[in-house]
Amino acid sequence: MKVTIYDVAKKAGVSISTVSRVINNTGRISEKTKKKVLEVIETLQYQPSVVASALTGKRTRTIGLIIPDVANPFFAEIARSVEDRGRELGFNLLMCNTDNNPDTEEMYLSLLKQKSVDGIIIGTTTKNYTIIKDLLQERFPIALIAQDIPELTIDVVCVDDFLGGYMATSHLVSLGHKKIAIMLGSMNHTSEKFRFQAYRQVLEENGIEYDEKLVLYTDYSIENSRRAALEILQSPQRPSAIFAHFDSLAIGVYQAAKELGLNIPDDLSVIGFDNTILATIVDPPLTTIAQPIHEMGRQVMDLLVQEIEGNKKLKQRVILPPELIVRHSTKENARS
Amino acid sequence: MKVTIYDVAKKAGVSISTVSRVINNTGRISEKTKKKVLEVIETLQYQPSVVASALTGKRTRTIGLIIPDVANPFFAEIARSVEDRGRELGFNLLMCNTDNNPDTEEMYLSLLKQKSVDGIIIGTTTKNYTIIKDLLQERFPIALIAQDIPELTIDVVCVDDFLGGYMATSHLVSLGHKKIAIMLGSMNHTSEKFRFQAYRQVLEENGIEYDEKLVLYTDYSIENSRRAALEILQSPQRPSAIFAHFDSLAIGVYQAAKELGLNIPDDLSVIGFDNTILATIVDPPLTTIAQPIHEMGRQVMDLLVQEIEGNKKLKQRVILPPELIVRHSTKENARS
DNA sequence: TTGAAAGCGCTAACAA
DNA sequence: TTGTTAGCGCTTTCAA
Repeated sequence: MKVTIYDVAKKAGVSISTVSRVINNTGRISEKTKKKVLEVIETLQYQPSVVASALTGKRTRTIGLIIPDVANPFFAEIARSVEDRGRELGFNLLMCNTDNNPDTEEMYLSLLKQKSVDGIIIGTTTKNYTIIKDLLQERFPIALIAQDIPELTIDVVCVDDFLGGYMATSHLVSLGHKKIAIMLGSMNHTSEKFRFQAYRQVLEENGIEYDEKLVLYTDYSIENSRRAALEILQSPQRPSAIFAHFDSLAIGVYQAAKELGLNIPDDLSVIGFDNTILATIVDPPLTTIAQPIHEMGRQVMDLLVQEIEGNKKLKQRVILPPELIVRHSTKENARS
Repeated sequence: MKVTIYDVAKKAGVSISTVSRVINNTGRISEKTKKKVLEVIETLQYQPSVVASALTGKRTRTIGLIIPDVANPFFAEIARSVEDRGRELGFNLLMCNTDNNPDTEEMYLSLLKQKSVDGIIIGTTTKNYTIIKDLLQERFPIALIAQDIPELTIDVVCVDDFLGGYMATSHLVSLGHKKIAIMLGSMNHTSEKFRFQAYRQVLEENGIEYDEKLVLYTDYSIENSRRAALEILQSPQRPSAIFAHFDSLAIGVYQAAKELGLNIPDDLSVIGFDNTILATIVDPPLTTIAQPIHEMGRQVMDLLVQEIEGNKKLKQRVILPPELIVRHSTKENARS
């Protein structure tokens, strides 16, 4: 049978509260009994049950992480960085993939509460505002990563998407590109809205007319971005550059370009967003806007844990700066 | 305050045991009271506490997943497939990244037990045999994925690594390659041992002399595989083909080849292993040995859950067949 | 078909 | 400094 606090108490010749005290390092205990208890714990290989202690109101030291899909390199890296910080702080991660399906998300939200997680980190482009509002209302620790819901007072850590979009578009414009297509995953994504706004603003600032034919919609799949790129690249308004909202979408553009015998960057400049591992291994290496993923993971975890420990009064938005990483997929516009 | 089973009982005018019964669908209850209780549960938004029920000996319906690194696409895909099956079966995943560090792994193993997970899936190249043996001894549900420990009687799901190595090497040999380098992550990995044995056997069967200078050791990083490839490709025994034990290592080979102005597949054939997303996005697309990742995730979860539910007497090894995916990184040996 | 009550392993008053 | 005891929210006999 599993060894419990009673076994330890009996063997050490003390009461269970004494054992509890030495485990949690609370109250005052004589060095002697403390040593004795520690010894017994050691020899009995006693491990306190988190379940039992959670039932008395203590933390489970477990946090739920809700993301669309870990198989997506961006979220895999997010998950990793969150977990790293969690480990440092003594928290485990319960991983939930939703594919951005609101029902799955709702299911998980409720399940995580049943499992008494101490807090939840959300990285999906959720539409379940109501549920989140309820959670917030009952002061359940919750934080957003890589996604913002401006209409909510909530802890969030994300990159400055407007600035990122601005950098990306400016980079292209500075290279002499005028026909710049922009490829979106979905307009529901707040981040994408900002990136798109920046795109438009840069065009305007540079006297380039906005052409909605150059706005490409896809889902988040490489396959669909390939298709969208294939189409626009064969159309009369063939762009000389494409700003893809995610590195993965840029990959689809690469594939389309290759199929059409177009050289990147000579015939077409491509810039991505995220700076995942994908950006470094494609050929040519992808110019992209880096999100400080590692830092983001660290910061959400910090924010959430502060919330959990209760030493935080105000919600805050942490907006981290993106960075333009110039590699070899962008070049001066040859047609200009 | 959180609504408990007592609140429901009181409001429904029944005892808590009755409520418990309708929740768990046990015992016989009159339709009438059942309906009444269900109603109250609904209006009160009651959600049973997993923590409390776990304390009485029921499952936590949580499983620990120990892997080296989710940021590695192979393990990300493994994690995803395991989670998918877990969701279907009503289990959540506690994600643990160890970087193959035995101490971290040991820490997690102990933590997971404290948290009363119902079982553990291990995907790391663990060296903690003793701990695993202990776990096995006390009949703790545990299963291995993508890795085998032949000396243990344990549930495992993995690909037929020998066959995979055989396919890879044969493919290269059939293309006329004689100087075939093999790139390993580490010889501690059981999978790699099998792949390596197969490599040697194919050479032997084809009368090709084994040259240990063609055995390249790296860690698992792209950077180091790049370096190793750079070296061998500039040495007198420059191979005409390289069998990389992981797709990621193949990427390093690509980078080295590019640096040296070598064309793949004209000047050098490269074959990988895993068939992760990486294989599809590099240029040229990578010929590789596919692991049936999705199926593997599904099967470990099934195995583990059977173990958990106790309707399984024998441990079993599920060895799934690999598949050769020929893309464009391998070609007939021009030098032959 | 239902209820009372013991107990799961632990924490935290409260007493001593 | 240490021990006793009452819960935490639930499941499960055992009785009724």
